[in-house]
Amino acid sequence: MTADPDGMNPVGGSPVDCLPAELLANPLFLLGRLGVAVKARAIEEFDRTGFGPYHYSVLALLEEGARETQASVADTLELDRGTLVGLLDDLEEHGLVERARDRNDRRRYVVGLTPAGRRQLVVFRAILERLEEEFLAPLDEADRAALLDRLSRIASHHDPRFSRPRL
Amino acid sequence: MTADPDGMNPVGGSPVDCLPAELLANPLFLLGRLGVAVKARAIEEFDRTGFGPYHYSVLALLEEGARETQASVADTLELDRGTLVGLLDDLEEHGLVERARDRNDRRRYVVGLTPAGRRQLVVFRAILERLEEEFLAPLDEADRAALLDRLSRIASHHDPRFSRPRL
DNA sequence: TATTGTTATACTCTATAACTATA
DNA sequence: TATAGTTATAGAGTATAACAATA
Repeated sequence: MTADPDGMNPVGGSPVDCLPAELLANPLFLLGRLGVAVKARAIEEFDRTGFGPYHYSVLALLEEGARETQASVADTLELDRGTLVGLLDDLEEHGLVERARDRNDRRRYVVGLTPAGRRQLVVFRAILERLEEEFLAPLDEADRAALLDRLSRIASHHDPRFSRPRL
Repeated sequence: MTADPDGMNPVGGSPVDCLPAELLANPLFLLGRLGVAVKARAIEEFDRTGFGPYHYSVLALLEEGARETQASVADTLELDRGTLVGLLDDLEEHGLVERARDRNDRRRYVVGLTPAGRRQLVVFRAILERLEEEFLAPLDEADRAALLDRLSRIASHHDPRFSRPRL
């Protein structure tokens, strides 16, 4: 199971089982690896609530801007409209959101948060805080702000919807 | 198609179609989003070569530490051993790597880079450089170093194999 | 019996596109 | 005809586990 059982590594060779320095020095490689890792961890954590990160993001969006139609929610979150149906079904089933027909256009549904939905949002936020503490443990507040700043600039450069509204 | 066709948004409401500020201020959310985005872009770019990012990482690993056995390559790269078989099949088929039986343990294969493999590595690196330029465009050199530093510290905190060997 | 490499299988996630009801 | 929501299908990517050869 050890990497060099017969001690035949070349003298001065790279540390056992370490990833290539070429990869470790590549910000894109780290970004990709860490990105999928956080996603996996988040799914894992949310799983115990019976929901997933997408359920949370839907609730978070609904809390900010009310009177959302399904299409706008899906587009904003870059979710497939078909996928969103399933998410809303889950949420509605647990009384966290409500769908109401739009009287002006009976094709549309107007989706809104319920009080239970707001309470669930608090639970989700607590999960995320714990997860952030775990994942960003080696970074102090200044580091986290610096990281967020760079990530935010990258994201908003490729997609204006990621621009943070100035306070 | 527009988000507010009837102009009924509350006064002072959040910008149209913008993601919730709660999400935009969350480093984990951005990390996850950007991470899957880079991965997707990388796959897309590598696709034109007939290979994928994993083929590249295998070649990069083989160039650094020679005489690798398949199990060690898979473990180091955190790849499924079954998946690695397919990757090596592809690479060997194009003459980029060679598999040779280990005489001391005939269950094992010793995998090594061929000259063609080294040349392909140059091509892959060029693709990655372009991709980094595109993806990290809004960041100057200092920003990129700062980003790499934080990502590197996070990664090595959770997995020692991500520690960069001191020069 | 345990391990290396291989192959086959199953499962998850997501993207595509057909379908309905309204407009 | 076009659009909102729904449903069903198919595909990629990945994980699980059975398998043959060797130790």
